Amino acid sequence: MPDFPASPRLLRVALALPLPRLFDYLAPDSGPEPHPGSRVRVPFGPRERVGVIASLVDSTQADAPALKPAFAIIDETPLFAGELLTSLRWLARYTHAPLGEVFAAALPGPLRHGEPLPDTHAWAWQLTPAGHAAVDRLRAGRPRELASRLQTGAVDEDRLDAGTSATDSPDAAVADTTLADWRAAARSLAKRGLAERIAVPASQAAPTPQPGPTLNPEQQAAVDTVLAHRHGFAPVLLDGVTGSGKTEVYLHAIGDCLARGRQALVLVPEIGLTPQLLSRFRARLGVPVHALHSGLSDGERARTWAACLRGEARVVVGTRSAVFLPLPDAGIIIIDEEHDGSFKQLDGIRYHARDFALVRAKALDVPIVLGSATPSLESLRNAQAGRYAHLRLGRRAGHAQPPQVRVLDVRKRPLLAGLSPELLEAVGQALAADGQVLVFKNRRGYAPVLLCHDCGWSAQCRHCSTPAQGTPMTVHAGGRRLQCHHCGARRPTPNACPDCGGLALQSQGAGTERIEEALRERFPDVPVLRIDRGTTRRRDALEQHLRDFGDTRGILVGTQMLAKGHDLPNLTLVAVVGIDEGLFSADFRAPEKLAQLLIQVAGRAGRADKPGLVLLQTHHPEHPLLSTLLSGGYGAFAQLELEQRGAAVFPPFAHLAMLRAEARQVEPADAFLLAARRAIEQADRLHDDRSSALEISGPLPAPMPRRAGYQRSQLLLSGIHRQRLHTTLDTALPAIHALPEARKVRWSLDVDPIDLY
DNA sequence: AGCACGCCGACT
DNA sequence: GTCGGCGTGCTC
Repeated sequence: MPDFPASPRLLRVALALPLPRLFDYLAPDSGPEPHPGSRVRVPFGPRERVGVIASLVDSTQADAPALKPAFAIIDETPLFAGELLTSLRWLARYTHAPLGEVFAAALPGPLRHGEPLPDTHAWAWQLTPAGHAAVDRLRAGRPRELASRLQTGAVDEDRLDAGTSATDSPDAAVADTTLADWRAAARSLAKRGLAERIAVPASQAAPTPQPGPTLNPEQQAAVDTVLAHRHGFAPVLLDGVTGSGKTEVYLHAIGDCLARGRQALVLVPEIGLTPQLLSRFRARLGVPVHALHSGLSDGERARTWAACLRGEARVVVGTRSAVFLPLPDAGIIIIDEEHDGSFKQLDGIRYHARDFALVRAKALDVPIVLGSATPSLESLRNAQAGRYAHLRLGRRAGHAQPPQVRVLDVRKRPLLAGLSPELLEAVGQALAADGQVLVFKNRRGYAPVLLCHDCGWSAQCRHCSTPAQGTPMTVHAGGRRLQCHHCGARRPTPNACPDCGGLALQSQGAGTERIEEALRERFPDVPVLRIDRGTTRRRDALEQHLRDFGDTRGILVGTQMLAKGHDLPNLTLVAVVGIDEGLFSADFRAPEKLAQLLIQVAGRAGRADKPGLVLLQTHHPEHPLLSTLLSGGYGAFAQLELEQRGAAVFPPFAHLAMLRAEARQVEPADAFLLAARRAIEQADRLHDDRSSALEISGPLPAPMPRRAGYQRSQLLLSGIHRQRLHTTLDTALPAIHALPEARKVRWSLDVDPIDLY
């Protein structure tokens, strides 16, 4: 080999910009060694930015002539390495998002902005000498109880959180009552100079798990299956009815993972990460349990990230974004309520945390448990196709009787804020018996469809509907026009019902505010509490509201948020309104979401000694979704719905991508999507196989504007083969980026969209 | 995404 | 005569 001088190494840097390319820099000549996955500070135009090294290349591979030198490599060892780096690269390709934006989404704010990896020492409390002297003189109360706990030495905060310690009695009930709200007690002691907070090395103590209830045979079988597959990638669908004890299965699997010295990641929906859940995990597992959710400060998120990277965090329970945590010693991943829509990010990088978790579990070669009482059709299909193990928990662990479910025919009934006389009558009866009532309004946010109050007729597209499956038309132009979201057909809104001639065509039910108002008028002497996004923004506000509400008679009015959450033991009646929007939505996922919701809210009614009643108010009492759900349960419904999805070639039997555009006027949005459509068609024609060509529909208006004054349009791509969808997009996207029409709109691509409207 | 440059209206 | 509107173009 001739002895050429080594060509300088160049850094190919991913920056958090909406640009589908990387930027090359000369490596700095001092500081840490550059590695892929390390952060780097670089000059960018007139300013400085923090990027992540995507790769190191030889100068001969760089095309730009004048490269700037990077300012500095930030990390001594890379933040993204091994499996996480590989998985994030996969995610960027899969979502067709710039790698730099994916890296940015995976990092907590401080790390994204170049802050050093924070210290991850734990905190403990100990008595000061003055404190030791004063313990016996303290007044009885929380501070004194805490002080006596500290007499034998410093105690880690996470031990205090768990309510137990190595020296503690295993009686969790005692620990719970004595150490509730220890932080306030600690502050009180600190103020008087009796106790102090000290930094201690991250706890490496062996787990001190507490025993749980004995598993029933179904739970034991589920645990055995997970443990049998613990040495490699194994997806397990844990299909268990509400109250069947899925969490016990998780706890056993995690316990085993901890005993092997591995890390466990638990993903829960936004609404599922409650203090109760955390304290149960902490008490049972006997190790610190890290929580990651949107309520934490940037600093706390960065510390948890660092603790995971260093392998110090053994168990993390987190919402969607926790799927990005580094797991150098991963042992298991668990997705609780895997069907939940909050796992899908709706803006920025539009990833699905459940799906990305599956990719990570595969790359990490660890088992992954998907738990739900109402599994997504995607996961059920995977289980039926043999790709997932399918475990069922059918037995309720508790003793609550299943509620009685009745369908209320609301056709032609005079309505008060959408509530029928029969429904109001039942509310009155439940209140008279000192019970609590939940009036549940199926979520708003469906595209409005037209419905006849007299006979239940709904507007269907004449071109797209078949006898087996109708395609609803949605209401546009302030109610004056109907439009099909499949073929784009339009027609004026009829004045009278084409079926019965009635004049009671309506496009939407009443909102929760109207319902609340009507119930207050009708039942002036009982409390009426409305819970929705408007009244209950913060996570813990829900719990607080429900505590204030207590268990005396009263009415709760709400949406989605009330489907889960705090136990309401005195809830004897659940009345669901607005389900027709779900039965006749133009969104093909609406029936699935509705069925999941009905199962969930129904599970809230009744208790051991007071069986609950669930009323479903509808214009279609004979609808197959309702009858199948009532007679055969969710499993039967899901089977039927999967057949429908197959017949209509919808997911999971097809793969979708949605191109959305938004502008002040419709014209530029449509012009962009039309140009994009031509680019996509052209790219798709490069494939030889005509039979698996993409189906494209649109541009069509999105019925629900997200921002006032903005018009949204969309283009839906559908393909039988996922790979075809991706290669066509790979070819078309550079052209779409370069379209002159693109500069006049805000546009985005969503692979595997959940909400089509 | 930022942040420049750049060419046309209402103000001290 | 300037301050500033946001169109369009670039960032290794």
